[in-house]
Parts: sequence; C-alpha cells; structure tokens
Amino acid sequence: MLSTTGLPQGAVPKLERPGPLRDRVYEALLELITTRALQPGQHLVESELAGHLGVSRQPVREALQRLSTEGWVDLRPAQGAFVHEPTEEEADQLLTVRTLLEAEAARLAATHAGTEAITALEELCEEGERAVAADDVDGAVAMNARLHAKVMELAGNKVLAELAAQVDRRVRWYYTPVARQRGHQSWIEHRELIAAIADRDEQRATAVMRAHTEHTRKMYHEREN
Amino acid sequence: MLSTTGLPQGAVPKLERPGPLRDRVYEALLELITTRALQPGQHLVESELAGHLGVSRQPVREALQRLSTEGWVDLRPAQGAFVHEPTEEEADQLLTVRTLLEAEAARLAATHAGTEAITALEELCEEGERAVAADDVDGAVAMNARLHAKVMELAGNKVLAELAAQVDRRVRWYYTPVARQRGHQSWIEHRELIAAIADRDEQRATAVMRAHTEHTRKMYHEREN
DNA sequence: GCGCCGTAGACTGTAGGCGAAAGACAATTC
DNA sequence: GAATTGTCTTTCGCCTACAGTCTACGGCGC
Repeated sequence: MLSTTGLPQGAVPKLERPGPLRDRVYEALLELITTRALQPGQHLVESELAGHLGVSRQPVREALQRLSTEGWVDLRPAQGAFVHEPTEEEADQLLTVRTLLEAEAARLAATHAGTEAITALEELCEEGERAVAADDVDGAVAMNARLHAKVMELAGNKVLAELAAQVDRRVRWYYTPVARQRGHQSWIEHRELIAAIADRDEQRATAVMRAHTEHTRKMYHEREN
Repeated sequence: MLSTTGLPQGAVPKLERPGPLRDRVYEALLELITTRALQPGQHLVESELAGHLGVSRQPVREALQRLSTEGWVDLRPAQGAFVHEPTEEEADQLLTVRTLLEAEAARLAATHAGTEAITALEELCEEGERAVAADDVDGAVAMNARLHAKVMELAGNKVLAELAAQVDRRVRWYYTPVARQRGHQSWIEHRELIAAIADRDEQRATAVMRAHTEHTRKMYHEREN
C-alpha cells in the first residue's frame, strides 16, 4: 500500500475539492439556524434560500431533508420547512439524554484511557483555564467543546459519539445564553473528571460527568426564576 | 367547534391520503434492506431503484439521503449509495448504546408508571408468553418489540424514544438470526422488569433491563464460536 | 508481456419547469 | 353583519434534461 510517487502521505492538500453542494448548503443553513439568523418557527422558503445562496432548489431541498431528520427543522407536508421551535419539555429531555451519553462516555474513557491520552486531556484543561482567566469567553466555550470531544474520542465508541454530537449541538443551541455563563466552576469539575479517568475509576468518572452536565440543567431552571 | 353537517366526528376515514412519495420510497427501501433483499455493500443505483419503484430519481435521492443520516446506507460522493456493511465492532458499539438507552427508559418508567400502565405491560407480557408457548416466533418477536416500545412510552421522553427507536431497528437488523432464538428466558426477564417497575424500584429496573439487553450480546458472541 | 494513457460508458450532481395543494382575500348570499 | 364560497397567489412535490465525474476497458508504447 506504499505510494510510488515518493510524496509524503498527508502533506498533499488533497486538491481541495468543494464537496457536494448539498453539504455546503447544509452547513450554511445550520450556521444560520444556530446563530439565530433564522429564528425558530420561521418559514423557510426553498426558492428564497436557493436564490440567497446562489444555487438551485434541489441542493436546498436535500439539505432541509437532512436538517429535518436531525431535528433542526420541521418538514410539514405540502407546506415546507419551518425552523424547529424548542419547547421547555423537549429541552429538558434533551439534557437528560445528553447527561446519559456523556456519563457513559466518561465511564468508557476511564476503562480505555492511556497515559498519553490523559496528558492530552490535561493540556486541554489548562488551555481552557487560561481562557477563563483571560475572560476569553469564546475561547473557553471552544475548549470546553474540545475537551468533551476528546473524552468522547477516548471512549472509542463511534455510535455513541455520533449520537452525542447531535444531541450536544442541539443542547448548545437551546442553552446558548446559559452555557456562556458557566465559567469557573465548570473547569474545576473538568479537573475532577480527568482525575477520575486517570485513576481508571469508572464509577467516579460516571458520577462526576453526570453531576457536571446536570449542573447545566440547574443553571437553566434557575435562570427562569 | 361543532360540525353543522351532522356527520359523526371520528367515523369519516379522513380520506386516505398517500403521504409524500419520498416517505413511501423511504419505507420501501428500508423494508428491502432489513429483509436482506438489498445486501450489505450493494451499490444502489438511483435510476434503477426509480424505475423499479415506478417513480423518478428525485424521491429516491431524498429517501437515500435520509437513510444515509440514519446509518442504513453510505453515501460516497460522486459514486452513489451503498448499503451499509455492519462490522463486528460497530454492532458491539450499537448494542452498548442500546443497553444504555433501554436501561434509562426502564428507570424513567419506574418513576412515572401508573397502575393502569402496569396492567397494560402485564397484558403485553402474557400475550408474548402465549406466542412463545404456541411456537409463534414472529408473534413473539412482535410482542417483544411492543413491550419494549411500551416501556419507552412510559418513560415519557420523546428524544430518548426517537434515538432508541433508530438504534433498536439497526440492532434488530444486525442480530436478526440471534434475536429469533431468544424465546423463553427473555420473557422471564420481562416479568422481572415489570415487577421492578411496579415496585417503583429505579435501581432494580435499570439493572434488570441492562442484564436483559446484555444477554443478547452474549448470545451473539457465543454464536460466533 | 507489462504498464500507461486515452476514450467510452454509466452514474451522479445540479438546474429548470410543470402540475397541484394550501392559504389568503374578496365577492356573494342569507 | 356573519358565514360561505369562489378565485388567486404562493409554494411545494415531482419529473425531465443537461453537465460533471468516476470507472472500466481497449489500444499503444516500452
């Protein structure tokens, strides 16, 4: 399986090909939805979006189709696509599921993690703490996402990872105002989590992660009062 | 909100409307895949399917799109759709996730279930046992699915239910040869589960359901030897 | 004989168009 | 004046057509 060209394997930029149009439309729409440029309940007219993005209706339709199966838009027959309107109940259920998935990921990570993986986690944690100390909210949020993603990767379960990724994005969409406020305490909990994983302590890793994600739910409900 | 026509409210058959074509194509293809009429790895040519189903390529494309996001087919760019080939690793991961989701459903069901719900569960269980006693394998499998669906319904978490439904169908696809053999023991475990739910015992319900789904995994691995 | 290149076929990706259903609004009737 | 009905516009669902890309095979040079 060796290349005969002598070129290093990864160095070739792969001849940047702008993948299928539908995927780019999908990402564009997802961006517009998560940033609230398209508001919940809004009617998404295919021809309008197509014109706005400079493509035909077909790729737009396929992107909407996918967004529908992932729960971002509701596709009412013969009426079109509407940005999904999250309810309190659904948000709560989503958090329940996220807690479940993340806790399992922590447990699996505790069973599989090697030493080099743990140092990687600690580096991510440090970087996140630096961002918090520097009041870099966006950076802290980004590092938080990367840390959780790393834990999920260590769990080594792709099915779990895929589900968690979807649930996570939707949770972040619902809770954007909240998530940005949880700065300091969050990273203390991250430290505990890493320690538990390093100790190969499944029980504790699960418990810590469960408590960690449940805190987000509490924050949300407190905000309502 | 009374009708002035004098027609009985529910008796009108609602004018059977054959929903969107893409949905029917989706279900047709899903049926073909789960029944192995379309084998794993097989190249699905859009025009072929379209001609075979008597529709144009468009609904077929949209159905394939959806099947792709749900993990039934792989969509390689500029090459088309291929029926997903399940690997040992993936099957195992899928089972892990299913165990997780079902166990959580059992826990939630134990916290919410009312008395009438429990009698409903027991009726389903009885019917399943009758099917087993009568060597009605298809009937037993169907009742098994309905029982699990009922537990999921009692959990009252729609997000969880949707994820579990998807995972479940794929598990059933991977394990069809196995699932059909687990007849008798399975229903004993169901009885235990219902008892735990009736006692509002979250811990026990979770543990029983976990053991129950894990048995399927064991059966699978034993089969390989 | 072996390997490379070019060409042809097949299939996907995208665009545009037509018929039909749903909602809005105005005209009409009681 | 209120309800109903007819019409009209908007938008979707599906089909057809065309362009781009990948694969396979046969010819050509070494």
